[in-house]
Amino acid sequence: MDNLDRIFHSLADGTRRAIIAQLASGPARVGDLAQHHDMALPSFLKHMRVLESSDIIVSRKVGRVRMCELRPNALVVAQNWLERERRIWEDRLDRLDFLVETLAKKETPDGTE
Amino acid sequence: MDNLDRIFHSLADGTRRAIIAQLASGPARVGDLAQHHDMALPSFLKHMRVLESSDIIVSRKVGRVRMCELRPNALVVAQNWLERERRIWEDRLDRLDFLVETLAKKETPDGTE
DNA sequence: ATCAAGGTTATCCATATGGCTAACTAATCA
DNA sequence: TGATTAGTTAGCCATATGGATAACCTTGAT
Repeated sequence: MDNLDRIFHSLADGTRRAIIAQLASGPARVGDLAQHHDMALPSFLKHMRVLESSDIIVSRKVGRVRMCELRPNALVVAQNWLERERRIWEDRLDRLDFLVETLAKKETPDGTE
Repeated sequence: MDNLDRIFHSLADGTRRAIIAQLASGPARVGDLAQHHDMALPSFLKHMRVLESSDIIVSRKVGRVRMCELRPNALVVAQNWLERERRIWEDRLDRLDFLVETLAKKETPDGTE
């Protein structure tokens, strides 16, 4: 699977977006994160693994506890893709506007608008 | 399904991102879009329907041809979500930096750094 | 040495996804 | 009126996803 595939797929789920939001305010333990989600721990851990596989979060084990942290770089990659496409679209609209304007001036070359 | 779920899910596939990229340069017919993708037309149409269901594209039929157009607003919604989370994360880091700086000054109150 | 806490692994299940082919409809063209 | 073009619908299939439970393994506390 493509890298962007994994990133966007991670984001396409409310539970995972909530985890990201939780981690945006600072690192946390798996258990603390899980408390806010109404599902069995193994199900929750699957979401964590999805987020890790797309490098949106990292985690390391400290004793029997696992600490998790956001790595916003993956989010930036996603933003960049969106920004690029949006810009192509908008530049095109700008050129269209310019074209329309130019044509309008040609139709009224005396400048009476 | 949530709205953001649908948008991000749409983006989580290379074929669909390619369609978005194609449409960023301007509206196009289904057939023209499909030509660049190595899959059967019905499979391709499924991707189009996914994109439409998340309001990333719109289409209307003109005669026997279907014209498709990008609607970048959905992309902006996605960008906004990403931007918000990233900002929360970065504001937090800034506050941490400030804290560290403040503590450092307290340790060297004579200003010798 | 035992027991509890905090995850983790292994399965299992229903539904969704992404691909296919075959058969169909509706608009143009000759 | 036919034949062709451009989609569309209806099914089929393999794999992925998101949920569950039960059993297990470490680590920390007593």
